[in-house]
Amino acid sequence: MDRRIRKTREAIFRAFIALLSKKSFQQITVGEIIEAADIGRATFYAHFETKDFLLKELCEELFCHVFDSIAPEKPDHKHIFDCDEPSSVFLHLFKHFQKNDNNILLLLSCEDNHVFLKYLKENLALLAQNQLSSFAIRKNPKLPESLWINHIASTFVETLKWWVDNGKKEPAEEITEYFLLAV
Amino acid sequence: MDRRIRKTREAIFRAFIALLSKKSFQQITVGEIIEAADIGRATFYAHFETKDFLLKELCEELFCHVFDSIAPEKPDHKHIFDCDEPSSVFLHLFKHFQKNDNNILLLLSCEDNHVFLKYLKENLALLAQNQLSSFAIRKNPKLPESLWINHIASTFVETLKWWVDNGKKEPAEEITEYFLLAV
DNA sequence: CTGTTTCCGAACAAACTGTTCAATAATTAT
DNA sequence: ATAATTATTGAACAGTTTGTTCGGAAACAG
Repeated sequence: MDRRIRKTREAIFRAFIALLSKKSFQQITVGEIIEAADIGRATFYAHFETKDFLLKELCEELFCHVFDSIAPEKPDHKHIFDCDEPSSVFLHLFKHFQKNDNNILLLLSCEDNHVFLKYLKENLALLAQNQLSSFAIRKNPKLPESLWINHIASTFVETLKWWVDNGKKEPAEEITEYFLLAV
Repeated sequence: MDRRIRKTREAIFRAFIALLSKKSFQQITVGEIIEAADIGRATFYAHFETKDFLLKELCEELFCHVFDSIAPEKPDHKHIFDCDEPSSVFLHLFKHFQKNDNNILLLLSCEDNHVFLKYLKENLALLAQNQLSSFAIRKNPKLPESLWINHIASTFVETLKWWVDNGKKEPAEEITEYFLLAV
């Protein structure tokens, strides 16, 4: 791929993330992103249709990184699904968030986090669906399955948010335990 | 209070709610609200500093209505707290949402619901805090209390959202049961 | 009846958005 | 190496939206 495309794209993402750490998504203007990324106005719009699409693609990029690492196809993480400890998938996720690769946690607690949360919950719901048939999450025969799946995903997000907002004091193992107790 | 103030304020709220049923908060412009409410531009800004403050005040107004009805001070609902059935407070809330007074549910599933959800969760957390000392919600000695409170509030919101998004097919009693099973 | 408050609506500056265009630079293919 | 393709630039542009201002009209309170 053209090096220019890659470089401007990264510059935009980097500038965008830096701005997100200072103000909310709403307050950020395209002009500020352009200035921070040090690119031309037309260049920005050549890469992203609008500011919303930029956020969308950033989320996709970040989640690709996190959830790919637990995908069954990925050979170097396959051991998770053969592991005896049923909670390990979620523990693995918490550990990923603990490392905070690419400032992914920035998007979790900012004011306009609904796009981010949408992606996170979608991916978690898929994960929970898979886990239902394995041993990591018990089935709940008394609740409609869609409600149950949604509840697992929501509880994970809320536990994660609580952990992050309180400074990530607890080790990932303890948070995983809390999550499994709550869900 | 001046009748004029009350009338324009109500006209703005009514227009705003009507617009919210058609498009997202972001997409709604002040100009549209003014036109729908049939008032002058300066009048709008005499009442609300910005569009965001309008949403904030609308939320406050709606929650005042719902949560006042279960406040301990209110005499006509005091029976709830003397009631034998411990789940009745939450059942009462679900019934309130089932009636959908003032289109309060509109704000629950729209795209920019985070302001609404913030208020809802805050009020629910206070409620859950009170319920901890009564019989409606069990304490959970294994989880930090703030996490537990947050989990109860989140689970209520998510159960409510699931119910509404699926067309409110189940009676309020059944949803209350689901909520208490999940939490 | 009188003084106060609110409403009106047009006009205004300022900011932001998304597009266009021609010149320039970097990359790829032959 | 050269030609063809593709990306970047930056200024200029029209179109929206925002929030303010102001004088006159209307409604209210005492």
